[in-house]
Amino acid sequence: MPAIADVARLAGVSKATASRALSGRGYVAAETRRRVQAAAAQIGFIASPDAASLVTGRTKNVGVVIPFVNRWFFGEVLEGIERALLAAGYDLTLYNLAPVGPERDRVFDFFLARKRVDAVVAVGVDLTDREVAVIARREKPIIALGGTAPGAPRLAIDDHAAAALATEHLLRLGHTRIAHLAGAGAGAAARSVQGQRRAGFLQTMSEAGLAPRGGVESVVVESEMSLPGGYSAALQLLGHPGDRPTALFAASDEVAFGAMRAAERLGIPMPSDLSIIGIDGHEYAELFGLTTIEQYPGEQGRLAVEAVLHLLGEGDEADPLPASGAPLATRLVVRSSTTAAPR
Amino acid sequence: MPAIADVARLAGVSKATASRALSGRGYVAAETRRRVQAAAAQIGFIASPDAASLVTGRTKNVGVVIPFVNRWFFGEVLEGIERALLAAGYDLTLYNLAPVGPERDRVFDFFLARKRVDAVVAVGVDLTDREVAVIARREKPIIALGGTAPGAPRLAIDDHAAAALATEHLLRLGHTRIAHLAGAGAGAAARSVQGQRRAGFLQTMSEAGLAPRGGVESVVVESEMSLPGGYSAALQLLGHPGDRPTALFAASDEVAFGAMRAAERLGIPMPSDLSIIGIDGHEYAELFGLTTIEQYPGEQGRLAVEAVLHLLGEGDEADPLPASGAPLATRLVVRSSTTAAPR
DNA sequence: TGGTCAGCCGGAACCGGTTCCAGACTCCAC
DNA sequence: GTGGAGTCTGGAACCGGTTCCGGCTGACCA
Repeated sequence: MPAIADVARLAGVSKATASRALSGRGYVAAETRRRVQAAAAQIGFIASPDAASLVTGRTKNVGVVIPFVNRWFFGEVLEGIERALLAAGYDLTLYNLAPVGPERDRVFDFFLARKRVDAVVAVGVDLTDREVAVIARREKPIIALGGTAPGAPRLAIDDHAAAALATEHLLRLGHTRIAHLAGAGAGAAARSVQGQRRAGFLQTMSEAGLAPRGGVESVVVESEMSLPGGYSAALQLLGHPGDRPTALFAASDEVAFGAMRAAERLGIPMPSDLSIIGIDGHEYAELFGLTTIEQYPGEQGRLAVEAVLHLLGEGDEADPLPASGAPLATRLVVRSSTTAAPR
Repeated sequence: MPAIADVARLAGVSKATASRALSGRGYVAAETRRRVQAAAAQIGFIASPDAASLVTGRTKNVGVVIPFVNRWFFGEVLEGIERALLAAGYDLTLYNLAPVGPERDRVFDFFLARKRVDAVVAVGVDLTDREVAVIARREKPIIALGGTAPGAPRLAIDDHAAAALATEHLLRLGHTRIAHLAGAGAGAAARSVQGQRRAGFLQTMSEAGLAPRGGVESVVVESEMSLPGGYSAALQLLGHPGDRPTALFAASDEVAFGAMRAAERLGIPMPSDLSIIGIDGHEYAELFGLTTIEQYPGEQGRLAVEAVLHLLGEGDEADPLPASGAPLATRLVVRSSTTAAPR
């Protein structure tokens, strides 16, 4: 493997000049630069990022911690992040993190504590103070996308508002018996995505004078944030023909798909007897006619990278942190899965 | 950030001894090792992998190139790979690669040509000779999972046999008018996954004396390997009530789901008038009652990592390359989407 | 008693870049 | 002519580890 010393020798200059010529930092005569570049190309020299990062402290590599790659939302985010990082010449090191477990500690205490990444993007995880501290001690910026990281910049949609919007859509259609398929843990973790969506739903219902009789349990069922999760939760919820809701607000489109499947199996005609709305704007939503609150995870990933690069001092220092503070975009898209309440 | 020199000073030994004590290579007295480890723990020393890899040439990092992360198969593979690498103390650098495009050259010529990864796992891509050469020149092993890489070890199911198995299942049920929803490009790239499945289907049909009248086009329709892809391909295929097939072999479960959706929309009763079989063993297959040829992508990812680690000389050198040569496991799982042909 | 050798440790070189610093040279202003 | 700023270059230090090599010790054996 050719090293920079070989390039320097071939071009008849010192290592220092060769380095300057190739990196573009410092004074180098145009003609010298040309000669060095030609020499590098001739022997196929490619700089070792390890050697460079050893002295500069920059690795040109960002870590992404993400709980799933196979849920639609997370997959899209990951693709968006990857595309943006690649374009900026950065590598992406993936840490696929089960929400809780021994591996999680290992990732933070071993993998992320080393100096292998310049920054961390945490997608859909709620980081503990300790975890944030591990990374902050290394003076590496963190960006939270979706989840939360105490003290770190956060990019997210307004989940509370999105849930309110979905609920209002059903209310406007005349529904009064509306149930919510909440993400698992929504009741426990108030600040989580699931918790916010649940809270947005409950508040909107109660503002409409539709506070649940018989407790919250009667209209909120928790489900895994997946299609099978939605399926079994919906089966449970719709199993009793007597007091069946006329509309369902699912915490994600995948949950909504599961609910649609369950309703189908139970022989409940849709949307005449049951309206369903989700959140996400899933790739399949159009095909299944699902009304949903769209969000744009690929774009969100891109924005997260933009923010990270900004914190790393790439690009124009003067620019403000992009999209800081303001919640990310959402949009209500009405399709055939929701209709006026039956009389 | 504490360096190893700080640890050495605190423990009252030389850098060399500190390094030996912490890495476990070479002679170090038990008592000395204990002292060094205590010193390291006390000041929170964590070795910089960059510095180590600079001299050892090993990065403890493997690159994964993968065309999608958001198709079920690929997501599962990625999770399997990540889990296994993490357990072995390796990092995973992700290169999400559009099947073709300028980014692809950039990944190979810039990112992978550097010395940042010890090995490459190529999932579901067909690498060109040139691309393999770029990596081989750096003496880094490549493992192909699913796709192909000329000259590199390959892990894959026998796609031809899997397709034959699926087709035979339909034949045994008495179907004679069977169509195949092939993956895009199946006709062009014979060695690709889609091509092999298509070939397995055609050969089995022809061996059963069911060579297509009116050309292959009459019974093979190409579709994107996704749910919407299967949907539109199936709409096209099932649109003419006259000569409609009684059974469909879809190149993947996601395609099959799309076809099921299309049949539903067209009002074709399933499975009485239309049997559908897929390939994959998708997470949702059970819920939708889809008969399929299961494969185990998570496990496949694990096996790929095992092979990579073997090539890198980790673990027992003596062991043979795991699962080399033999095709990976598949299994026919019969559910409600396939039934006897209507008379 | 002397020699061999395993165990243990430290000095120094080294990996492959980047950057500091000093020196040389040019150009221009005073 | 002198001074200074600006441009260009090379030597050497440096980043943070690993490893080679040689020296020292003590046990064991002839």
